[in-house]
Amino acid sequence: MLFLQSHHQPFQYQTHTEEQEKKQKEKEKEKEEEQEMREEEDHAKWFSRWEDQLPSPEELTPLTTSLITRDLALAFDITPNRSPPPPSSNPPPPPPPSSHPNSSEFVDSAELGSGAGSDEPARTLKRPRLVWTPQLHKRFVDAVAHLGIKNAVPKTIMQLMSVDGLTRENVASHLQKYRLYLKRMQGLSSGGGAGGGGISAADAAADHLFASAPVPHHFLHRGSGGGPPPAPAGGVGGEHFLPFVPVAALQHHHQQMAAAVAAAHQQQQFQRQLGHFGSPPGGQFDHGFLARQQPAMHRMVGAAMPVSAPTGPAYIEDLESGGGGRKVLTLFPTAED
DNA sequence: CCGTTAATAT
DNA sequence: TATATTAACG
Repeated sequence: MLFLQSHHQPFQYQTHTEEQEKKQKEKEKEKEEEQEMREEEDHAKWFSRWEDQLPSPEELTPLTTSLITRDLALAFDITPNRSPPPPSSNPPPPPPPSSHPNSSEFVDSAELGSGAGSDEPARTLKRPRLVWTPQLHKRFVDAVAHLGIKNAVPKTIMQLMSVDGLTRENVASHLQKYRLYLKRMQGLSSGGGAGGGGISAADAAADHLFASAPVPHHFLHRGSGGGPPPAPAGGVGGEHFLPFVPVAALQHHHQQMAAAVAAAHQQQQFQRQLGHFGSPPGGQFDHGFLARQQPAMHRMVGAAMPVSAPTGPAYIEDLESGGGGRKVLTLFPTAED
């Protein structure tokens, strides 16, 4: 859905055939959906007021020239995307943007200021529909995998993912679907293939998104019997143990992870600024969605920092301990699998 | 408030 | 139709 839904008035592409010169009865009041209107406005609002900036008719006449910034043009012409994440690797046709080295620096954050509450629009307004690209989903899965079913709850997952702009709701929703997917999977795989045959394959086909990411089979079932996770900590009296485990360090598996999570839980209140959507500074990420940088957790509570050098970006490389073991899950913007 | 689950919108 | 978002519930 684009910002400009051709809802009512503005421009409705009328497939008017000549013969049909339909006389439009404006008298007709189609108030089928009135309320939608205002909602629409809301939607558009958050993103930007580019509408306002629209070059006056005269200006835009010569569209041949590069009068308009590419961003703008892009917005107009292509406009297939909102802000989030266009799959960077999978789909070959990446946004054309970078044709000129010129690459103006202007971080598109220019502002929707348009006047009013420009301060922190993102916080209050509706954000664009989030699309779960395979990459994003991969991150999600990795997070869940590393968290273990126990801690795999929206908030935690979200935090671990460290994806800017991601809301708890987003994750929750996705998690919902994901769980369902897993369920189906295990159900089918064990139940016996009724019907026709292709099981996982078919499923995979159906839930293509999920299929794209390696589904750590382990947490297919598991409620509580295993008893993996008794407190690792050394006798700290109290609930939580390790204050903080640098993300860089939480490389392998659950236990440490749990600690990290616990720590995270403490200082959960991160900054949630979702700044530039249009142009990522690094250019690393296509649309700067996956960009969110690690909130430098500065002074964390506690003292003992077991491992050292937290400084780097958060990498989580994990070697699947399972049999073949040639799985390398990386949590960061590595290429992809 | 958080996590789930169901309903609704796009 | 599929998928994301929003509402309701415990």
